Amino acid sequence: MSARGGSGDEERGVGDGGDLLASRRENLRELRSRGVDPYEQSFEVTDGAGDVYRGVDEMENETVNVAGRITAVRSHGKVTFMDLEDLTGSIQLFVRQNTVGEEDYGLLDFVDLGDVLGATGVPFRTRMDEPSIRVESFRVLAKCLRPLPEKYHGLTDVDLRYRQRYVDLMVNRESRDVFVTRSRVVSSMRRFLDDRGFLEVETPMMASIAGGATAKPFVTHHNALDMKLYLRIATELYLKRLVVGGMERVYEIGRVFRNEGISTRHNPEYTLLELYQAHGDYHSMMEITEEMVAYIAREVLGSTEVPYRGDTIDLSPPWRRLSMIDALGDKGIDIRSWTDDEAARRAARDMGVRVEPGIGRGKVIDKMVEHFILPDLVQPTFLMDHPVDVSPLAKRKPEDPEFTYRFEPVIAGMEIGNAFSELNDPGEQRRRFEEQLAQRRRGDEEAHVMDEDFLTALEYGMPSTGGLGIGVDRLVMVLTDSESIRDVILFPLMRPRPDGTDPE
RNA sequence: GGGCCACUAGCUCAGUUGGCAGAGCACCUGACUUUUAAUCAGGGUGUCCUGGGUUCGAAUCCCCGGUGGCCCA
Repeated sequence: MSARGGSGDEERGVGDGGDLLASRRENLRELRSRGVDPYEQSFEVTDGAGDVYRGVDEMENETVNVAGRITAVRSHGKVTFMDLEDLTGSIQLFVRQNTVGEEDYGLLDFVDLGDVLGATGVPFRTRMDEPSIRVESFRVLAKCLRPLPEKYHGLTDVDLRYRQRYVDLMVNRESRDVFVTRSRVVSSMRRFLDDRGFLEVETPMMASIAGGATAKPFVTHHNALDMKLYLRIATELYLKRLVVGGMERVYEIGRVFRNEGISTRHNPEYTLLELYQAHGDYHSMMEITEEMVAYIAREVLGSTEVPYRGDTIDLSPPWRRLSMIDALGDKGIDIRSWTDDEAARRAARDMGVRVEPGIGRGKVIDKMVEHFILPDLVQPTFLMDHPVDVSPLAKRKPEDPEFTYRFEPVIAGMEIGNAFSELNDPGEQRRRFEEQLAQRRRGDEEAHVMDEDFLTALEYGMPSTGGLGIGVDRLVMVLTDSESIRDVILFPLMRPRPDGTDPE
């Protein structure tokens, strides 16, 4: 009886195979009826499958224990070849009836593709020179009750790959490699910062004010305090409080949450590195950015030249410095000729850039850069000197007070971060917040909110400080040649399945 | 939010002009003691995304809806 035609309460997903499920359950029963526990307590692993594969010629007199998933079976009657795969790689198992005995050999009839096996044996090379293990005994460590995706093409349906990441990881080695790389990138990032005297800290994820960025927050509720709370959109304002408190070099790597649309470059929750360095400025942040990214690339990938979607990106410092005004000027756009907000909006519309009515000159400049400049910046570039009205937390340039000491590192046309010389004048910070509130009243839901406690902190005196944020997901995209942010997030946000049978 | 595209077996995909639902892998039965996308002989396992409509007849044409992708905003 098929699962679909049967009780109807089977979860849908990869491996919902009707009779394929029944056959695997039957094999489970057969194993149990022969006294085999297919869910063993533990298994002592001595070597990785890939390590045995690579070291086979030095291990020919050893007995090894390997454990992993069976990805292929080639049965030849009284001898059977199987491929066993773990995180280190894969190795061929050579099982002969004469060696393991008739009874155990018979158990192979009830071993399915995808089962987790533990095998004990001696490494050797077959006649075809294939590194293998001559199996002396094996145990079923976990039964796989669902059929695996096809061995050659793997699982390519992106929807299923994201929803059932465990299957994706099982059958698509490239996917596994991406997440191994991601893990190494983050630990390399920590190493780089720790070596430079930065302290890693943790600040609230939930607070009554979501500040530090212009974005819409998620809202939640604390029952005992009967209090509205927001999920953080940045760590900035807390980290700067710590600088005020004398923690001169701090960083946090953590999730932030922005209640926005989803795209190949946006996931509602993503991982952000923010760091603050007292007595620094945006120049020192540029240096730390290019050095850190190059360090990570060298450490994790062994090179500062990385392929990305057909281009080769050279991450070695120094990166190009490009001011927004110059960038637009190179395209024949003279922002100095825009005498007021209306002139700016008109100029944008004349060039085919749609801008909402009422937005200011600074936002228009931001939009124009995004539209005309960003896509062309494949090689690492610091796009710098943003308009003050889109940079409420950055210090003004004294010689050009409509602009700020701010930059965004851009790679492959993507903003991978945001940094500035932090505004530390509490009076001006208050005026900036008030301007943001005015924008909010005009309908901009993303405008910054007032944070009185942060202003109080600044009144105690914050030294000049350089601050930097790096979108870890986007950096990982660049370092793994990934086209979509969802390819570097293990469990990206998905709509629930309409029929309520989401396999998660 | 708008436009375009996709959704068919467990997986990867064909399916012509509207005329009996297909292939490879997986799976099942059998053979095989050095194979490796093993091979050989046999077997099709299906809510053609859901629901309507047109039609003698719909995977195919039309409409509502769902999920995903790409582009634009």
